[in-house]
Amino acid sequence: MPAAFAPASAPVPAAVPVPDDPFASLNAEQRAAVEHDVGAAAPRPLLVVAGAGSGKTNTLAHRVARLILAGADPQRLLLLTFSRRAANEMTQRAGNVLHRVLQPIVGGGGQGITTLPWAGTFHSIGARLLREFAGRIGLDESFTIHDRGDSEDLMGMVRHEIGLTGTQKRFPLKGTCLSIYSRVVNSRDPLGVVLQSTFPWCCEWEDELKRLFGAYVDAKQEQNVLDYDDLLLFWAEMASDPELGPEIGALFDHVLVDEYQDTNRLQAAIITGMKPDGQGVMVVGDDAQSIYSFRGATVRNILDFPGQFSQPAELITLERNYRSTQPILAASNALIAAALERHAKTLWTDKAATGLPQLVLIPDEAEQARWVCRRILEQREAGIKLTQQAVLFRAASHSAALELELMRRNIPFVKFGGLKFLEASHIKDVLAVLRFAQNPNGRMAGFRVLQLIPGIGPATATRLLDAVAEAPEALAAVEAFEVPARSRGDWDAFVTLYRHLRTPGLRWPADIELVKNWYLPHLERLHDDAQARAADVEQLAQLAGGHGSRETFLAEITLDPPEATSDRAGPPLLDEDYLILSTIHSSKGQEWTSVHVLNVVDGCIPSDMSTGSAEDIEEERRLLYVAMTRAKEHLHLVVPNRFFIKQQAQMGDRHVYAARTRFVTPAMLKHFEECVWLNAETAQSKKPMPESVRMLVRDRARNAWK
DNA sequence: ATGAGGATCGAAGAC
DNA sequence: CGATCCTCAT
Repeated sequence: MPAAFAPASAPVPAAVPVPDDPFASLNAEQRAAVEHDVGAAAPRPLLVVAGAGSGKTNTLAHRVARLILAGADPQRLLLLTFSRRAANEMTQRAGNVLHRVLQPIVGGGGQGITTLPWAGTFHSIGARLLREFAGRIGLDESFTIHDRGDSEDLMGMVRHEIGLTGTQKRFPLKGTCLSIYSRVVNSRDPLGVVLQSTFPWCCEWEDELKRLFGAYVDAKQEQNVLDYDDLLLFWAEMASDPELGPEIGALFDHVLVDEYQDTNRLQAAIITGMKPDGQGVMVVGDDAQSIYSFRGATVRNILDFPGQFSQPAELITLERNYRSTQPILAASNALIAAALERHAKTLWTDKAATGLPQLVLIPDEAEQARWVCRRILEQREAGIKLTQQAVLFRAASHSAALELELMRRNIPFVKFGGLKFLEASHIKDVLAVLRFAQNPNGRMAGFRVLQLIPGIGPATATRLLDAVAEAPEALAAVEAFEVPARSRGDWDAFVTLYRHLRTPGLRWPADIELVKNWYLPHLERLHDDAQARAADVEQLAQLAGGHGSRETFLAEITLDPPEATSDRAGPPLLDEDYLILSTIHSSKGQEWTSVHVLNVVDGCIPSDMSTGSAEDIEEERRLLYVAMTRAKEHLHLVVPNRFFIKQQAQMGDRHVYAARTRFVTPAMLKHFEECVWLNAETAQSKKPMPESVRMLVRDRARNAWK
């Protein structure tokens, strides 16, 4: 069957009828990437530098399809993407391409969509591999995975246990400790270097931190839990092992990595460990869109990729943009041209030019919210659906004023980024019960669950967990445990639940119903807003049905949590039209007809928290670039002149006069249409403005852009 | 075991 | 400024 498909570089033989050749839509560079060493016994490593909107996902999907057509085994394709959403999209698109190609030949098609069992995020694939190889590396396969919150709590507990809480000068908080630890693991830099470069105010604690991290690692191992970083770390360790490494590498004929610019050194080590010669490795990314250095991602990965392997990698650059109009691209290109180091490329398009992107000067944030709402409604009147419009911002909190205004005007919206499902305490409670049943040695889960029972506090919980750790079977230890008299009734109810959960048998997702019924009374007792929270618990129970077992449910809910809780302004009805609000980080890979970017001022972009080093500033520039390149037709950068600063003690004043972001230099202004907006009332009135106001407008217009 | 009061650190982005 | 963590009183 694969023989029917001549490489696209050669003309398709006339004898083979391909009515709808899906590869025909590719441009020359995309095609080169798709066809690169297809069918070769030893495909060379390939780096595709794909500019924003250049059809990156599409190209990857076509390559996957092409490889399968050429006889590659889908079970032996490793496809690593940045987010779960990207993974799903990739699988689906590749499936579509395959379907379209196969249909004319197989006739009628209809056979099951080819599944790609090894498509997912680094973390989720890591979890799967570790589960499979657990026995080989001395890991109990019933391990549970700590999310960020659990990890912080464990760090906090260990921090306390080894006596770092009573220090004269206060020791860094548990969250900070975990960030430092995580950074060390992901960047593979020594602790001293990380402290010096990223946490300079913690330098004095280097020795104590070292001790803390050692104890933290011990605690995780004793409890049979892994944190996010372990999923990568253990995988990297396996990959670099002389015996296991080749074995794991041999599981896959092709390794394809999306968003490579956002991988860190640990992830790069995984790739080179599995495929030291780079055979079958293809990575796709855009160094200009690297925005995750806070997670240890380094743009060096993509810049250095060509020389990583025992053979040089081929480099293909995709510069043709299919998303934005030329004026939007011109502005974006000008912005990124000032970046210090990059794979040079200039995006182009043959899309018809429309107006220039707008740079809108606004008096203050309140006015910004009003103006944005107005523009959005105008655009909707003009036929652009709300779902085709997005408002992007640097930090989740920046949209607060806008959210109020949207609610006041009854404009439906969905916000991405910000508060997370897993951070809600009632969700944590329910998951903790399941985790404690899955892995009784996981003390954080047990600790949380036990304290839900009235009359049981930290001391009693600790005694029980110690007993569980000593006992050969957790259930027996729980049943035999003596609790204070006042806890008796609640305790018995818990023991009954725990007995059910620890009894072997396939009862998923029925288990979660038991947990729910046990938990709801506690929820009532503990929270005033029990109703909204109960709805979240219900949603969790619904999600459970989509998973095959308690184990996979727990792993996947931790690695791929739902976006929002229902007590927030959650997703409106699905068929409704709604506006998209998103952090710039969460907007990655998305596109909209119209994009508004809020607070394009120094202090927000770049954030005044990241003005430390040149690298930080460069990343902020790329962040703005990512935001701008999301727009297909209309782009508005909004610059509030007066910017209210919360949380600023020493400055007596409540606001600062912010300057337009330094990234939009005077020389770049020619790429924008500059607008000045005083306030909604004056602008709406038909009367001519008094001379004094007009002067003010002109002065502002002149001065603000200097 | 629980809750109130007080000192201090840190502040965004997210698998 | 506010979340967090510690201490101390109930």
